[in-house]
Amino acid sequence: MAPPPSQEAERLERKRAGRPAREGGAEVRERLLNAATELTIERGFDAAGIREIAERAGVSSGMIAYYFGSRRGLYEAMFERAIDSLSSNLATELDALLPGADPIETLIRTHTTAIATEPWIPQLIAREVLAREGSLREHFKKHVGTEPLGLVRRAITDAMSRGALRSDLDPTLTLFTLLGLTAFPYLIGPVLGDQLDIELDNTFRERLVEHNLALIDRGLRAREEELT
Amino acid sequence: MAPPPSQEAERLERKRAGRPAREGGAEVRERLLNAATELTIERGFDAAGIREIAERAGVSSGMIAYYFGSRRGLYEAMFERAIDSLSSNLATELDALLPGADPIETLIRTHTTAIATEPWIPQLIAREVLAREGSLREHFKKHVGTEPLGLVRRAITDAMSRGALRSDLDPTLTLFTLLGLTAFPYLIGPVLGDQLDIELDNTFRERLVEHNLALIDRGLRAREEELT
DNA sequence: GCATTAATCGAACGATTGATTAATTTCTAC
DNA sequence: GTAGAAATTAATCAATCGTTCGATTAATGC
Repeated sequence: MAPPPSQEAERLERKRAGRPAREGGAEVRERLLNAATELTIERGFDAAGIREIAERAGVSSGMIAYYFGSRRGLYEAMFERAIDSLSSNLATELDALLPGADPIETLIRTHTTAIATEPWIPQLIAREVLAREGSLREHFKKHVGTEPLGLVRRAITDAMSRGALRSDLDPTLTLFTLLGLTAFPYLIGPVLGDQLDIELDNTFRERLVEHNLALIDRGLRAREEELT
Repeated sequence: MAPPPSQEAERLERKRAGRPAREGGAEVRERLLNAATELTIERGFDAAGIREIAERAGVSSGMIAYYFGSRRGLYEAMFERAIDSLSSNLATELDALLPGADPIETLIRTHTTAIATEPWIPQLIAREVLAREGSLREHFKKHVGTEPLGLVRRAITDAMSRGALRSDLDPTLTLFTLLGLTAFPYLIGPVLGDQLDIELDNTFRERLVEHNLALIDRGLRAREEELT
């Protein structure tokens, strides 16, 4: 029997583009993960059916079960890939901040940079972690809440005991402060950006870092002795 | 024909509880809104079908179309009720803060209180506004992003021109700061609360307010001249 | 070159979804 | 008390969902 027309068209398309007729597994797997990630950013994973995901990946819907067992399996794999990327970025940067340099400034700088590098991740986290319970939240707690955040927390208490940070503040609330100052603008930015004339580009990142450092240094209050 | 057993049971149940057999419209409407709100907090509106919502409200699924036209109509009505509640709380508190008292302190205090009063609303906003585009985001922008947030923004610029706030800071970034400091803990709290020994109760709200005021007053840095 | 395995497709299936509707019951007004 | 409006149910509809699976093709081992 002749191959069905759509399949034949795809075969020719692949030949034309110089791609092999079979990708060899890992390639299709990755394309599915990318398609799922894109659609999740655009409209949420819930709103993306396996047919749409597969179509965007350029394969048939059956591939999802083949590579991930189920739609849910693809969902978890996609999410974990994103979280692990963020987490490892944070971890390596935190490892490197130990010697010499001002820990708080480096903290603000690296944390903001890690977020700004892939600004869609906070939105993904908002959707899948902040907004609902479930296994994804558990994965987040395990891979972000313990190691990287534990390091940040220790850096805070260290800085307090070494006199670099005010020791009369609660370390946990200070951790919330640092996270909120760096992450929250990337959550609210896409919503209110238009009205406030804000674009989450590199310029914004620089301004945010400087603003946060100024805030941490001296607070928000006007001071007589500091007015120039 | 005799009424089906489930219907008969419900009728008797209502008699037992002293409720009338018919609620008279507004009551059922409200019960549906409450059920939808509960389920949205628990697992997201997407995950709740009309049958489940109706069951929790103690009515049949047809009531959703009867009172709200469609599932989507119920969704929007529920969301708008929550947003309007938060929004009007904020607006009235902001109206009352104008005379005399320190505007920033009042801002921090009232904003934190408004959130802490119904701590599930930030989660709802995270799910339905921060995490996805759509008409709900538009509603939020219109009813929270303009009026109440505009007031806050004006309060900030006023405070700057009157010398109560440092005028070298960007007003928009300062707005993000104030929002992040007060709202973010209520987003991340339910996720990392266990690990950090945090409970989002009234005690926490008090501590958060004091912490934020101290931060705004003097920053996070230790200062020689201020150590007692 | 032949047999085996891996990769891929697309149709079919059963479950579930939101919407609709006919029928029924209660309430209200006269 | 009876007619009609309002409220409510339960059954049903078409659409869509994720999963499963047999068929088919390409690659690999011998």
